[in-house]
Amino acid sequence: MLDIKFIRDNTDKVHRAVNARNDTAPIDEILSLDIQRRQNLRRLEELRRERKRLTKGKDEASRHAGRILRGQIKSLEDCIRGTDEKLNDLLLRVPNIPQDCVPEGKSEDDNITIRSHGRPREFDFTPLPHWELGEKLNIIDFEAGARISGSRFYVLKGAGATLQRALIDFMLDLHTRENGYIETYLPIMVRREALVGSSNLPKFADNLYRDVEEDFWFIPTAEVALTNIHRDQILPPGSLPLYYVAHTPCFRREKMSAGKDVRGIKRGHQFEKVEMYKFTTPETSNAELEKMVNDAEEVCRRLEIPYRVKELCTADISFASTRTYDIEMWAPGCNEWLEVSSCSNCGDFQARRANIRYRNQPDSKAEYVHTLNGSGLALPRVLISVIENYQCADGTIEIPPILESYIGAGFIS
RNA sequence: GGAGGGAUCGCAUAGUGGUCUAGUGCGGGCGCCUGCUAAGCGCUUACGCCGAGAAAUCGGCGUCGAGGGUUCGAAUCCCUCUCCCUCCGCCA
Repeated sequence: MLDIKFIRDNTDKVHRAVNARNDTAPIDEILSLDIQRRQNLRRLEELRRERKRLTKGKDEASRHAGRILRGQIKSLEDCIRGTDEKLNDLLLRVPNIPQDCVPEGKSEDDNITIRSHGRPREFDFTPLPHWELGEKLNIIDFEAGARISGSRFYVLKGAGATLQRALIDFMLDLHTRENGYIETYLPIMVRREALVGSSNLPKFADNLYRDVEEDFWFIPTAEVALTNIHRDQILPPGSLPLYYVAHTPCFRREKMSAGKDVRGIKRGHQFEKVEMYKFTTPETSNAELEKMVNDAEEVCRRLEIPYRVKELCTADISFASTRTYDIEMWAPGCNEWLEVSSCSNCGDFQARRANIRYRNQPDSKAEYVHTLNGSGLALPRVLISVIENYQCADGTIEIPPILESYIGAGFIS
C-alpha cells in the first residue's frame, strides 16, 4: 500500500504510475476523501477536547452539556469511520509505483529480454509435447486427475512423481546449502489479513480458493505466508537481510485465464512451487533482487536447460512490485518459452500492509523493510521443460545429470 | 467439541467508574559520585494521527489484545471477536 501522505505530496507521480500500469485506481477520489477525513478529524478533536474539559466539572450543567456533546461526537465518529473504511479500501487497491528504470510499455510484448543462456537443442526427430510423452510413459495421468477433481487437475505417477520430488529436493538443497536461505514449512491455509498483507486481497479475491465456514484461504503462492512471518514486528538492528525458502502447493482459480493453456500441466488449479523470499533494508533491495534472480537462474543452469531473463515493463509488473524479472525456460515440445520464475522487489509496499519494520540502531526510529519474492522455481513448468528437453527418439527421457543422485536412475522409460 | 484462566508502556507487575496526565521494579539512555570493579544517587525512557513551523520543536487527539456499547466520564462495567495457557473428549 502507498502512504496516503505520499499520494498527497506526489499526486502527479502516482497518476503517471497508475496510467503506466493500465490501472484504474481512483486517485482523485482518494484525495478528496482524505481532505474530507482530515477536516472532520479536526472538528472531532475539538469536540473531544471540550468533553475532556467538561468531565472535570461534575455539576448538573456540565453533565447536561456533556450529554449534548456525546451525541455530536458519536455522529461525527460514525461519519469519519465511514470515510476511513472507504478510503482504506480504495488505498488497498492502488498498485505500487514502478521504479524509474522500469521500461515503459503497454503490454507484455514490451518486456525486454536482457540476457539468455544456452541454446535450444537441435532434434533429429520431432520433439513431442509433454502431455504426449507423459501419457506414453504413464507418468502423467490427465484422466485420473479429471476423475478425481475435474479439469485442470492431473496425477503424476511413478517416475513423474519422483522426478517432481527430486526437483523440489534439488532446489531446496541448492537454496539452503549454497544460497543462504532458511528452509521453512508453512501454513497453506491462511487468514484473510495475511492476504491483505501480501496484497492479494482485496483486489484479487476472485483468483483464490477459500473455506467459507472458517474463513481460511488457500495460498496462491508461498509468498503470502512468507510475507506474514514477521507481520507486526520490528526487526532488531543487524537482523537484515533475511532469506527464506519454502516448498508449498499453490492454489489458483484461474478464472481470468479460462480456456487458456488447457492442455498439459502448464496451468492447473493446484501446483507445487519453491519460493524464495527476502526481507531487506531499503538501501540493499535492488542489489538483493539481482542476487535473487541469479539464484533462480542457477537452477536452470544446473539443469542445463536454455533460459532467458526478461525485465518486465510497467504494464506487466505485478500489483505490489516496483521492478520484476521473469525467467523463461525453453520447452521444445510445446515450442514455447515457459515462465518458470518471477522475481520482484516490492519495496515497502507489502511491509506497510503487513506492518513489518526494522531498526537500524537500537535507538533509531523503526522503518519499513523492503520485501522481495521470487520463484525458485515453479515445478510443473520445470517438469515440462525437463521432460521435453531430455526426451530421446525412442520416447524415453534422460535424467538431467544434476538429478541422478536424487533419482537413482539415468532414464525414465 | 466441552470446561476454565489470561492478554496493561522493551520485560515483569499494580490498578474493580473521576485523584490514571497509567504507578512500581527490572532493563535501556544521560548525568553525578566513587582511586579499579561493583554498588549508590539524580534525571530520563512508547507509538500513531491532526495542526503550526525552514527546522529543532511545540500544541491537540487517540492508543491498556481488536471492535462495538453503557456513562457527563471507561484500563476498570456489558457485548462480539482474535490470540495464548490449563484440563477433558476426539484424532494423524
